[in-house]
Amino acid sequence: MQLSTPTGKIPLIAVIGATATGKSALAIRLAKVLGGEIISGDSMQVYRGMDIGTAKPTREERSAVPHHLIDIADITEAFSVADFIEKARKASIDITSRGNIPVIAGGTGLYIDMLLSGKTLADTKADDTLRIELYEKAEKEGAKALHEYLEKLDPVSAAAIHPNNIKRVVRAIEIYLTSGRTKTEQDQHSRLTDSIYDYKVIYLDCSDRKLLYDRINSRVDKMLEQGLEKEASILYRSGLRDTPTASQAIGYKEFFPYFEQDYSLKEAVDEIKRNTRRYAKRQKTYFNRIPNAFMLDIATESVDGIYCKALDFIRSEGIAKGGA
RNA sequence: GGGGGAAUUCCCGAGCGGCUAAAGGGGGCAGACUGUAAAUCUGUUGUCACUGACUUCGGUGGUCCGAAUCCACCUUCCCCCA
Repeated sequence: MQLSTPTGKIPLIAVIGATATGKSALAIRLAKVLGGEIISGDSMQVYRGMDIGTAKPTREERSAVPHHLIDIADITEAFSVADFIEKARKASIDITSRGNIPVIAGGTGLYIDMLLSGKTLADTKADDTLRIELYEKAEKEGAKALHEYLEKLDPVSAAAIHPNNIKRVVRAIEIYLTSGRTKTEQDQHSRLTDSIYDYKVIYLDCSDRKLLYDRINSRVDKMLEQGLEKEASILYRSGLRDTPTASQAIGYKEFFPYFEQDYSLKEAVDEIKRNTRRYAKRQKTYFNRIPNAFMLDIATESVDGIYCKALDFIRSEGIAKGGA
């Protein structure tokens, strides 16, 4: 049986929220009753071996409900939004063809935003050689000089990107130099495509910042008990430090100076907690812009209450197996 | 018991007579985000009736046109000699 919504689009549920808000658990519960399969919307859970630190769903959880986009890459591989969109799209089509509902669960705002909104990415991949050149230019002549260069090529992007944000300036220049089209033109073009999904978003928010931070802190402590240091150590020895994407993961990179005896274990742990807290704040900021999200507050609602409300919301919106 | 040093805004820490509501860092708060996104970057952080006014630099009292900065005493803390 082929599922579809009245609009003929692929039905999809997204459970979003900052780290440690319980979105994975909720997504699993919803998927179980609704007949869904989970697509991880997380930039770091794609990597094999990064289990404890990325709070990957357990084996039991994964056997209870099928999960996708987890453990699909080696830490040495680069992974980007483009990879995510392509794989998530494919997974969602597969899931639907099986008569199940795709449930996205994840905290990577950009990935989820790009997927849901249906923006297409032009064919301009990363050009490492060019990037190195541009970074060198920034190093030698300063970030402002690089920004001025972008200003000549694509004034609109230049105006939108802060000169200090070298990473973005480099990418904008790279787009123009490799494709002949400005980033501005490309962004406009990518907005033309309509989303292939009829999606409903459940946003797990936490109105009490202190509570969120407490949850984060204790979750990090729990990860430590589960052997995070050992996991990080193994990955470190297999070269995590020099990997293009995986090396950025919180919960691992903070151990590097400790392994190299530049600071204590306590400092490493404090860094992990701090980085996670800051990350959660950035996630909140990002999720705030996702339109039409059904917001549920973990500070004022019980886990079961949230589950019931989320379920009601989905049913009332007509996304459920057999509905259409 | 004697000698020396220090107390600064949420924290650490500069300042050492006017240019100082007070560098810098941390933390907090807010924001941006189209191929590195758990990344990268920005703004803000004494109070208010906020292009100006008011209250701050352990306490009290002085010196001075003017003090976080100088003096006296007090309180607390640190170090050295006993």
